[in-house]
Amino acid sequence: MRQTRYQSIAEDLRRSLAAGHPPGGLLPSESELSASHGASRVTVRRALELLRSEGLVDSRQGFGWFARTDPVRQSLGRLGTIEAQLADQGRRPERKVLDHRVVRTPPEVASILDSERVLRTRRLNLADGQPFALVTVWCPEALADGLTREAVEQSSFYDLLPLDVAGATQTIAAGLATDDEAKVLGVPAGSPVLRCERVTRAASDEAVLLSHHVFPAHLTEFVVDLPHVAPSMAPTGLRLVE
Amino acid sequence: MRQTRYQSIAEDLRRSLAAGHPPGGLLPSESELSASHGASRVTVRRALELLRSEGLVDSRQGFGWFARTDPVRQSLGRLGTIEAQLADQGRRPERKVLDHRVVRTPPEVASILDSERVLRTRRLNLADGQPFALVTVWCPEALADGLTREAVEQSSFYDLLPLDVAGATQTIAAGLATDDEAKVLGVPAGSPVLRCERVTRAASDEAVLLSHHVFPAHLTEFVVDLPHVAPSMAPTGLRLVE
DNA sequence: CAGTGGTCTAGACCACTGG
DNA sequence: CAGTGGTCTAGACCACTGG
Repeated sequence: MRQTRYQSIAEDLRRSLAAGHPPGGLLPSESELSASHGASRVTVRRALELLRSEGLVDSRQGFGWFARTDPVRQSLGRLGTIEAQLADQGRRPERKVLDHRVVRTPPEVASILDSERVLRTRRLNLADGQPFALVTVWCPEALADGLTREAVEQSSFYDLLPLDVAGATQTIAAGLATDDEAKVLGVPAGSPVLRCERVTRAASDEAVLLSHHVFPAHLTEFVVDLPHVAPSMAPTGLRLVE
Repeated sequence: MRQTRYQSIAEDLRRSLAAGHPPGGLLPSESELSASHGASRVTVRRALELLRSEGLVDSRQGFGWFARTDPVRQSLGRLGTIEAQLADQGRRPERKVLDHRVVRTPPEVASILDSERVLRTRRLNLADGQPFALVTVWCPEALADGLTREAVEQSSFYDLLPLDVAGATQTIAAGLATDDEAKVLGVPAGSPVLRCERVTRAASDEAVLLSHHVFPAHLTEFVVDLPHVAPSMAPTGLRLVE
């Protein structure tokens, strides 16, 4: 997709922010940005709104736009991928494939992925050699062409799929490690774990991946940012099951 | 805050969508909406973009805007509050206040709420008499004026606070129920639980509430929607702790 | 092809901040 | 007060969908 005017202005501003240009300080006014970028004020605003949605800047009417330094937002938008977090801590990420084969689609997977046969990969994620996640991924056979055992050990599924992934829905629950899970994760059997089920969609909204993730509770937590919240007796996103 | 043009158009459209007017079908074109609402196309678009961000509608270039019926999004945007879910199931929500008093701010709370003294409320949430959440809420004394024991048993904190809440950040982890928690929740001691810590912010971005929530694992799960995902070896929002 | 949404412009009025 | 962001208008051109 061709870059639009407001996207390239947003990129310019992102770079200038990353360079620490106004460290927690004011940005040029919309009129000035409009003049300096040779774009209308509306287009400049659109770029700024984009950066606001990314948590990079914020504004106050009658005052101006300023760079965000708020640690609260920092944790989520800036949280980034696990790889980025590990890199920040100087730790080494590693993937170990435990199983990798095409199988007939099990019924519980068939309700989500539209394919008779699926590639099923079981993989262990480690940080400095310590396992922190046991992952099972199901992928429709039609999309599994480049997904060799070596490829999925090196790269993420998202990078290997022959299409762009758009969004995902993940369910987060608590449970106890099974004997099998405990063994590969190196924790006592019956330890508490976080369980995540994720459905990944393509731009067409079709489900292209299903994955299950098991995390030792003492090593992991999820962080969710909610730009808007509604009055309720329980946190946003909670669902009662059964 | 006065209602803006695009907000009132969005409300009109929301009502018309709720009435099932175009059931999964096309909305009038932007030009038609512009004419029928007596607003410029830009303003109509702004209303539509708002609804899109709420997951109610979507668009395809050259085709039009249409109501979303996608079950995937259904689960999250449509998930709504716990109260709405319980009402859908014909179950009765109930709050029971276990403790309610002003205390000196504990250090771990002081790092988040800027107040010397805080109102601390311990509350049990039930569905048809069955407990599904044990909640502790801390609120700065300056904001606790209308928060009587009776009020917090009837209403949510968000409805009682003398200001508008903007967003929140929640952390989701797994653990085991303590003896005390197990007793009030009516589960065996050492059962797996979900633990949620939530920091609620006002429009000014100031933290106005801190809350801890404990949920029996067999009754509850969290659902998170991610409109965009990045390639990674672990799900979005996961953080390694310690 | 006519009609749609996606982007963009040059203007306008307003409420609000700070001095 | 002059300057700021928030909202809104009436136009324009384009890429795209469907028939």
